[in-house]
Amino acid sequence: MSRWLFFSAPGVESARWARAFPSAEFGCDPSAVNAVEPADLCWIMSSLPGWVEHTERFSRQGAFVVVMTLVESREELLTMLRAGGRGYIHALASPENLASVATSVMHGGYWLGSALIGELVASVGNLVESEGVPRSPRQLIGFKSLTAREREVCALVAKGLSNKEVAREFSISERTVKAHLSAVFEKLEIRDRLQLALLVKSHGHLLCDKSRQG
Amino acid sequence: MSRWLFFSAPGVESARWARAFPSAEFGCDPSAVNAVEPADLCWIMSSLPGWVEHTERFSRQGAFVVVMTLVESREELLTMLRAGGRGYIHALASPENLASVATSVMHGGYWLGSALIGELVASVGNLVESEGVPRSPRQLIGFKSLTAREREVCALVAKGLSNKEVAREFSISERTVKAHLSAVFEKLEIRDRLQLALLVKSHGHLLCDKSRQG
DNA sequence: CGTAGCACTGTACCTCGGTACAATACCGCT
DNA sequence: AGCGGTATTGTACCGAGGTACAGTGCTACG
Repeated sequence: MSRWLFFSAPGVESARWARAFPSAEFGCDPSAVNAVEPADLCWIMSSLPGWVEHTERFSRQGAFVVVMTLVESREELLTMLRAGGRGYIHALASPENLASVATSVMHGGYWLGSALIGELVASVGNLVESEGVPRSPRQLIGFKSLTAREREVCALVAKGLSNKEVAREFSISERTVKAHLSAVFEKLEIRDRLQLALLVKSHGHLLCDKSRQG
Repeated sequence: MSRWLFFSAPGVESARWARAFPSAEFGCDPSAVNAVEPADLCWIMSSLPGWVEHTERFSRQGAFVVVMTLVESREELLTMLRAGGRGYIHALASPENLASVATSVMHGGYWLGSALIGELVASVGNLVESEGVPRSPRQLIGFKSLTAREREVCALVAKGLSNKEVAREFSISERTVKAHLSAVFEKLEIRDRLQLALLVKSHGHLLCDKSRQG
């Protein structure tokens, strides 16, 4: 049976959790725990210092991490997800809710409760619509044909940098940046940097594909 | 006790589900079900015609909808979420997994299993980083000060349309589009349409705020 | 009725983005 | 050595994006 480890500031809610989950363990300092076992379930308050690092560490070791918060925010949710967390829930949630979070997470799911998912979907939903970017199969294939340098340039352009700024970043001439971009536009069948940014935002993961890098 | 309703093409997996959940009801045509009760749990195969509409309808009536698919895709996941679905899972998932999905969903959570959430987070994660767009509090306040027309222009620009295209869309001159955009840039403290698009993609929900429209 | 805010338009001007044409240099492969 | 792909840079050109300055018309508000 996997362990349940709760981490929160001294006194915060831990008594309530202890009553609901007597077999769980409790602590106020994740740093004190050197290693967790795969399939362990860690509950970490986002008010603890270094919670992101601990979330990353525990996740890397194979444990499931659920982040508990007192104030839900979109930024925190995303940070949590990128650190490898699998669940995000309000610290005052009922034990019943915590139990279902645990069930989902330990079956490989994600628990992103509350209205936050709505905002998340709203943002991402926009991406799906982008009329300016038809996202033909050709474009997705084109992504794979980008060279390493072209991908680097794309990444910066998609962050809103100008040609001059990209040039400075890579210590190359603005002309070279333009050359890379022209190649990218042709491969992806788009017309300008704005459409590129939209495409990268909706298919950014393709930029990380190392299939042709080098 | 709320009902469980399974909808799939005749024969598809329903026998297996019936063994695992004897008290559930089964059908192959969601249209045949006029109304569901709040807190009912509907399982719909995405291979059924009109599954999006039925998902919307059932969600509107207060039921929880889980979409089951034979081929998981990012687009389908987003469509499902925007239709009000709360869970997305492979149709061949084990009864144990289905049970945990049900638990999460009926406690108000979302179940977005599989690696798809990874892609989703990768896309959205980019948004958080956008260095070109510092997203100061001033900018977020600025969003609220946008007029109705300015918001409309923003929405199209954020889709990748050129000034000329926006002008044609609204039957106004290109000059007027530029005027609106200049006002937007100043209010949001950004410098060009690309940064605007990034800002809208990351805070698109602010465009829908009607607080100052009119 | 005056004023303020918004939508809308025009001309002029400058910068930035993107393309065309052209060239050099490095690397790996045959 | 020759070839193909990539990275790099240059000059020139043109259109799109954005700003400055200036103006009209509408509506809501005191």
